Amino acid sequence: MDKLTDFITYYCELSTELLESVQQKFVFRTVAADTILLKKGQVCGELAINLHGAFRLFALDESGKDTTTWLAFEDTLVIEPASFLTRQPSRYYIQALEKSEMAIIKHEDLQQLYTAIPGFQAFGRKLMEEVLVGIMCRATSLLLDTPQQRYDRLLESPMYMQRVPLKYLASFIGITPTSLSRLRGRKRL
Amino acid sequence: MDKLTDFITYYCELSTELLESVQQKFVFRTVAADTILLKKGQVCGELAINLHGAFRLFALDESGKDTTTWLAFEDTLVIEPASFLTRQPSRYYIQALEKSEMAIIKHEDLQQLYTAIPGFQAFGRKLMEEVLVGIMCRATSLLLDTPQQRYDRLLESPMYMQRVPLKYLASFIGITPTSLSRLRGRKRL
DNA sequence: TGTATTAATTGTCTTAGGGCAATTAATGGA
DNA sequence: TCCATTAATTGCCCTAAGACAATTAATACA
Repeated sequence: MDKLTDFITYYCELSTELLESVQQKFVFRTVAADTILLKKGQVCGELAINLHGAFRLFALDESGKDTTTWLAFEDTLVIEPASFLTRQPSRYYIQALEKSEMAIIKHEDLQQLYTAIPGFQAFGRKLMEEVLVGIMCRATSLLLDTPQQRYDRLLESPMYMQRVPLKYLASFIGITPTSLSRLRGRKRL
Repeated sequence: MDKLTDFITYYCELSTELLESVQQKFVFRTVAADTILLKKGQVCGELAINLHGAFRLFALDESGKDTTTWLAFEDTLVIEPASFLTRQPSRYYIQALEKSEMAIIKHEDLQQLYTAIPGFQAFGRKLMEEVLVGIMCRATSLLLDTPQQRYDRLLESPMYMQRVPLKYLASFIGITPTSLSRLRGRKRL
């Protein structure tokens, strides 16, 4: 059926009625490329499911240095997990890289659903498990792999190369655009 | 009451009966310092709660280079999340750094409890949320902070300095023991 | 308590990646 | 389609961290 239903039922089985009451709490939103969804200092109060599009999380330090910390394509979450889960101001920004469409649920509505429908917690649990595995993989890659190896990994997923400017990919793998350019040059020889 | 009860009830409220049936699935285990709990290639089939002690996750590459990817002190989980959650062979080892005590539940028992007691999923969900925030914080630190800043962070938690050899802390913050020693020397001037 | 072993430090040299600036290529509006 | 703007590449020099080896300190246990 629709993408949201697929997404929810992928993570938990619910009766038609219950599924209905879950869906009612979601709203849909389309955003243009470059839209900033969350600013540093704001609390991430919504969980967004990326139905179509691409987003990045990024940090801006005092000197203006921009570092992409996460990339989110369709069928994954668009949130700042630390802020959403701890209710603390975000240290990062969230920005759409393309015209994108999301299904959004408020933090309090999500908590209410967890309380009202204990079985719906499977949704949150499995979702968090998936995000956790992804971030764990990223953290160890930053520790164990060379920039070269991390770039090679990006090459394996055309998604990254086709949809994300190199300047964002550079900081995503922990190097400067200049160094990424040289890496690419070395490879071309 | 006992530590395990505290740990479980911190994450979810259950009736005395249900709590009892959850506790029955846990077994306790005491291990000596240096005990290897999980080897590379094995599937992490148990979730362990560290009741007392310290553990590290580490990777060993072909050349024998040892990299500590995670440190777990009391009242946190001792698992290789990627292996436990995806049922894939672990790429890492788990080792006790001290004589330690754990409460352990098998993966299948945990899944069974989730099914039998939907409300118990709050336990898994919140636990995963906490682990997620911790790992996220670590991943961004590796991306945004200098080795110096990461070392300064360790200094703020005496736990690390007092209970973990410098050679493990070095790789944990992404540098060699030699570089860590120089960092420390610079600081002492 | 002495000794073997491992951990930590220090010295010297090398190198990967960063900083800055200049150039070229690509992109997106009027 | 042209032009302003931004992205990507390239050149030059510099620095932080790594590699390797030697030395000193700490530990562990017989």
